[in-house]
Amino acid sequence: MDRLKNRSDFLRAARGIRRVSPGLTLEISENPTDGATRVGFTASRKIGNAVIRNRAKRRLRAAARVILAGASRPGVDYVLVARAGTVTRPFQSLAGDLAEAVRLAHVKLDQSKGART
RNA sequence: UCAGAUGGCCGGAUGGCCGCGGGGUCCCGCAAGGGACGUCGAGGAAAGUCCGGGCUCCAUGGAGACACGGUGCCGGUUAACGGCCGGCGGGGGCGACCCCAGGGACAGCGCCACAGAAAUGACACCGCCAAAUCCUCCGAAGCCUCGGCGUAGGAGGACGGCAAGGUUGAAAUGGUGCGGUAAGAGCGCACCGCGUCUCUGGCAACAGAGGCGGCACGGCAAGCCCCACCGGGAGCAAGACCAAAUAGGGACGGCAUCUGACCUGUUUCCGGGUCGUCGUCCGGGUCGGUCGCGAGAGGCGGCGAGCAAUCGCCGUCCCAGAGGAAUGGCCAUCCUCUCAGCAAUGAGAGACAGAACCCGGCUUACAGGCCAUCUGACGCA
RNA sequence: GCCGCAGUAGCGUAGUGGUAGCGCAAUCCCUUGGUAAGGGAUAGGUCGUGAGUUCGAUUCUCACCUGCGGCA
Repeated sequence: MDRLKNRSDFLRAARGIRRVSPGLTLEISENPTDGATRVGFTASRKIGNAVIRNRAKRRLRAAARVILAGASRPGVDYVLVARAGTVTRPFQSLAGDLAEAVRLAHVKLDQSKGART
């Protein structure tokens, strides 16, 4: 699974579908690659200092490794944005937040595609 | 035992499962790449960017001057420093000890609000004062035209002497005491302070002693300034190398040169070249890649020199290094703290904070703890 | 990585070594039948924080905090 690095990729995901849960904010969008699944992680200065931001990204990475391995779709970018609760939330709840957000986002992605066609 | 002072150190520990980044070895593969094993993988401040260096590029003939910026008791230490160590002076504390931008105010300029007589040329206000002189008034004696005049004397004032006392203020022209005087005054004397000279101790800052002066010299330089010393600029996105696509440049060769344009052989004829196009190659340079990039003013231990900062020698170790960026997630046991509880125990929490070229300092943030030395008080012997 | 600027009343801003003003806003009064406008009066300031220099600091010096900006 590739990692998102460019600013333009993050901006495209931010314009896509967004689900907010206590542990994180999930943004997804279809990417122009042929079938690659990509993940990006973001933590803004609003979360805290550098230690807090790094820790939040690590927990999101750990959760993504557990959840996204079985639930992701090809050709979709997933951006996981850290929130204030990302660091303090128990890991099982954080993983549950991610799984639920991915499921709901997929549903909405299908609806928007169905409405377009 | 309690209360303190100083210096140094630590910055939770161990294990299991699943993962991440960089080297290494081996295996598979033509290669790209993939796999296995093993190893290393955040800090005392990695932070702020306040100083100093290394390194790299740019500039520069040498030296100096000016400007600007910085530093500022003395000595030492260092690659260097505005750091550190030791000492001196001043201030604080019963003490251990702590704090100080701590050169120059006769080089010059400037400022000192309000108050106060006066804030650096001021001898001026209130005030104090003997004699002499002058003026006004009173006036024994005396004179007289009985209204007055007027000596001695008295009162007041002027001139003069003085700066002790007074109030204000952050700061007031040395302080205290004795003598002295009309009143006073360093006017004289003693002690203290100040200035200056000599001697002694010290590398020096400075300290001590003695003599002299007779007080003259207010404060502010983190106001301008003067003096001494230091400083070329930029920063790893520095810089070096490799090097796509596209556009444009150059060289060589092939084709075309019908009509044209320009250059050229003096002109015409006849030629040559360029403008066209294709191929190969070259150079610059962008995206990108590689290096710079960690064996160092290095860590640890020992011995030695030095009061110390620090230095020398010997032994030993190799100790993060990247791509927008790895060092994590979960669990268990122990440790520390908080809360509840008589207790067993239960619940919760684990400070400040994340390398990005490197190093020496400074500053700032920080739960909790450890060690050493010293001081004061109390108690016991 | 390097380098600047700013912080003053609720808001926007002056200011300078000697107890900080101005405009808008706020409160009260007048004016009007009533409102607005207008007029008058009043209150409101740790001068970002902490040290230092000075008799005295919003001002000068140092350290820190916050915000904004510039260059590569």
